[in-house]
Amino acid sequence: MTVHPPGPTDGAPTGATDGTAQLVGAPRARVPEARVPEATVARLAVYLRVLGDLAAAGGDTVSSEDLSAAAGVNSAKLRKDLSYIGSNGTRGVGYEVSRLIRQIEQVLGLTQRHAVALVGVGNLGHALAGYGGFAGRGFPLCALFDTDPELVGTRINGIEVRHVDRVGEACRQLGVTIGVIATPSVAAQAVCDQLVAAGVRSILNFAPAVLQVPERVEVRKVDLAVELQILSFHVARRHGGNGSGVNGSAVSGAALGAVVGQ
Amino acid sequence: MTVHPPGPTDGAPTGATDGTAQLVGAPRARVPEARVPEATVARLAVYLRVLGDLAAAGGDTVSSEDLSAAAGVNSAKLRKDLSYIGSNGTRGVGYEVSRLIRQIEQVLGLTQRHAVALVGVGNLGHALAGYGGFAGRGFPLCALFDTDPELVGTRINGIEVRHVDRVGEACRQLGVTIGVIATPSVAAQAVCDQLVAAGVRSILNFAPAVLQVPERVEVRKVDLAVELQILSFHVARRHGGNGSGVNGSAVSGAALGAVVGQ
DNA sequence: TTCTGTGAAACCATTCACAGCC
DNA sequence: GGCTGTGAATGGTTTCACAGAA
Repeated sequence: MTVHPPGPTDGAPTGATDGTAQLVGAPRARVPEARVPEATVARLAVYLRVLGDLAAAGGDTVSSEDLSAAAGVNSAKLRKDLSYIGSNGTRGVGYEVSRLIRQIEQVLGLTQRHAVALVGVGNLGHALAGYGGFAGRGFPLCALFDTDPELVGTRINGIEVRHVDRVGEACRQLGVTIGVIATPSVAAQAVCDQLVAAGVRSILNFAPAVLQVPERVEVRKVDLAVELQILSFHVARRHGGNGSGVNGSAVSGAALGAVVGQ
Repeated sequence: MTVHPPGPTDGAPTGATDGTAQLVGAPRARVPEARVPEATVARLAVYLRVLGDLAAAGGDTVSSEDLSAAAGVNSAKLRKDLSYIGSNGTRGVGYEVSRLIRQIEQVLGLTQRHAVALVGVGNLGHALAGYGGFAGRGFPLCALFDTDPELVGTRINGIEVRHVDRVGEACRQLGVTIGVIATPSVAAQAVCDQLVAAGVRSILNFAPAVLQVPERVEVRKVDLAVELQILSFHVARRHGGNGSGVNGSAVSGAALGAVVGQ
């Protein structure tokens, strides 16, 4: 999957910490740090990609109108989103592309490196491991784990696959901050517990299971079945009462243990 | 019981909105059909999986407290969600598992078959094609497409890979209602246009690109980079001002060329 | 008594519309 | 004139708290 662009850059060690705001006469970049709404955070990542494309195309400045169109939102929303991270535009002109990129990277914490560990090198996990986007976007994949003896010891993209029992030890050693779970759903909770015990505070979960975690840990879920079912809802609603397509064969009753592609 | 509320997730907003809602129909189940909020739809899919597990375990009835804990939400939210699809519980007792499953499937449109076409059989696409979850959950994958001559003509999981030029023709023929895009991002918009022209009304997009579609088409996006960046934001926020872990090495400079992992 | 169903309140997010700067 | 930044209005979602059925 993925992609490209923007590159993080960055640089300036912005003076001091981040996290909190300190205003006062500062270095060059002012970090207003207020409270960025969750919904806005998700869109900032999208703006960042679009800005990367613009920068690559040689764009210098961009208006909220153009940027929002490229990002698939309306301009008022974009302006409001950007206002949460400080006033970065020039009235009558627009936003300076490179400055905005730096600002968003700063807010998203992309000026820091985040080591990523992936557990479950099956069907999907293998595809993710082969995906170049991790490293290219500042998220170096630094460890792979599985239980399959056939896999343990092999290398994918130059990274050795270790046995899952080593998760805790390895994550601590490598300073992993983000864990990715791509195991069958039955194993997900156990793996999650190990990651949490190893100090991982953020988890991206591809297994179709609800993970129970302490509240300091942030979990995001990517669930193919859920996405398809949401689309199904809209198909049913849109085509209204008609049976547009074909048949209406019922699905199996209770679905159960779904297994991540592995 | 009790469990913590994990914190997570949330669906991606995605473009188009809707318009109306109405349905008529009257098979056996009573379909109250009011207006089911978008956020609720996403959770119904989760409840459905949990209910499947319960049914498999022989559960007969379940309380909102237990079901909500297993689904990772609080009980008031669960009850409100279920109230949107009709009153299906018994006060003082709980919900009848099998009845609730039927009811949710009904609302999500899962009593109808949805043929799925997948475009882009690269790294990720291949993994998705090999994933059994499609068919097992009522979404038979019925067509695969790619441009690579090495792939066209081969079979994956018994399904022939066709050339992408045939998308329109094949989708119409097979009655495809859901299209999945797993191509490099540069190709995504063109593929999307072809799917839309073929009458596909719902698209699941794994390519990191913003698709422009007519508003009758529903698009949902799954973007690994965006997910990681959101997690990055939380890592930065949580660990606050501290430099907790390690380094803060900046990432590479401006990147460009986009290439999906394929 | 237990547990659902639901108004009402609180909260968050989006959109509007315009003041203010270029 | 063009375009950003933002209060105010609107709309959607979550939480509260309790009436009422079993």
